[in-house]
Amino acid sequence: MARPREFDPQEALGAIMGVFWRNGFEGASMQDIEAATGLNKQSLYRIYADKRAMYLAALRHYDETEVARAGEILSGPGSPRERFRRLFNDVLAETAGDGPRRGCFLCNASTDEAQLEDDARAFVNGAMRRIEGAFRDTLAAAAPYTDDAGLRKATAAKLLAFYFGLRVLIKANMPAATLRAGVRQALDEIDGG
Amino acid sequence: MARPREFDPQEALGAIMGVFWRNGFEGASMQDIEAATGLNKQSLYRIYADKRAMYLAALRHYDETEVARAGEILSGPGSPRERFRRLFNDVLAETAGDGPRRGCFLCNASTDEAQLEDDARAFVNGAMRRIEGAFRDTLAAAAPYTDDAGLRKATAAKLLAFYFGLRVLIKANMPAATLRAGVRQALDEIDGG
DNA sequence: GTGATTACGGACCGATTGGTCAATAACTCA
DNA sequence: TGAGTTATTGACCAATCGGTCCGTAATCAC
Repeated sequence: MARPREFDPQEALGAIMGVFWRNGFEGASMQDIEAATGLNKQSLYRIYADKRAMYLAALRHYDETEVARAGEILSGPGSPRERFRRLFNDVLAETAGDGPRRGCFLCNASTDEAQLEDDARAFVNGAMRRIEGAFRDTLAAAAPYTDDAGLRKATAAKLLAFYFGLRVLIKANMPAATLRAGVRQALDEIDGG
Repeated sequence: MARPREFDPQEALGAIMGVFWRNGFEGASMQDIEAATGLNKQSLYRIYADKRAMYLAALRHYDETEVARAGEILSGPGSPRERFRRLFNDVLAETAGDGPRRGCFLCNASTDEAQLEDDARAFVNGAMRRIEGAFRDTLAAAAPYTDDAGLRKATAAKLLAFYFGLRVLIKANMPAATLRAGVRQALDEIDGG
């Protein structure tokens, strides 16, 4: 029909996610987004109604990439404890380099909540519940969790809090050694290694 | 000497803390701060060099009030488990009302980090380490932690992550019942009830 | 080719940002 | 009382904010 767009929208979305992830909603200016995507404002506004739509899309993209990645790790082979070990080690990997630690976009987003419409809040809450569900499913693979829904629920909730707290501590630059010790302790408490 | 100021700076600082706690650094405008304190910009700028100085002062105030309060709860009577139960119940109390959940200012601040100078980052990190220290001291009150520094350190790190994660989940509006179950589970794993 | 359609880029918009200035009001000390 | 000092106030500033408009370039169907 007409002139085709010269950039890959998916690639641009990845860049947008990076900006919001690092800087938050208010902290990310359209200038930042233009620079990160290499695109002009106008090209962005053709795809997204406004900045909030970009943020929401970035959240969705995070869910489809990073959260999905965690889901894949958890649905892999091995005992619950081994799967959680892989997940936590994956998270701890962020402490390796010297670069800035981004933490968890969902946690960051829940901080931005005040500025966001209900859509975003609901999405963050939903994503967290999905992670909680994945935790429960992972535990269900082994005794004593298989036959004790109450224990499964409580343990999943405890691990969920630990998971997000771990990501907060990583972002806050707590020493990796301390965090590794905490992870070891949390893993030891998962039954049926 | 001269005209005395008509407001209580400490009271104003409390209001400033509330604004930054709720809205973050970028999300809080000087207009918001003027409204919350009931003061004019100029009166504020006479006390603080700029917005960042206000934010840093708010963080310090949070440390001296809210964090100190947690410290007092932990240094109270009873076994480690009982003390942590009081702390976690205190945190869970935020889920009672229908109002907006503010979460933990330190967590929120670590999200704002990108926009903040090193001072603020260092302060947040320091405050978190002080909480970690309080956790270790609390555990040290009973066996097997008294005689096992390694276990004490690992358990404190685990509980620290759980603590901050709990506050994130509260802020993200996770159901109180789920969180209470997670807390119960975490408490059960503290030895020597 | 030509016409229709779409993407791109930069100039541009009003509103709001953090921050300043100068005039006025209120106080203390002598 | 009057001199000196400080608090308060609202007007004001340049810069930046998110968002829009429009002229130009590029690509299609025909």
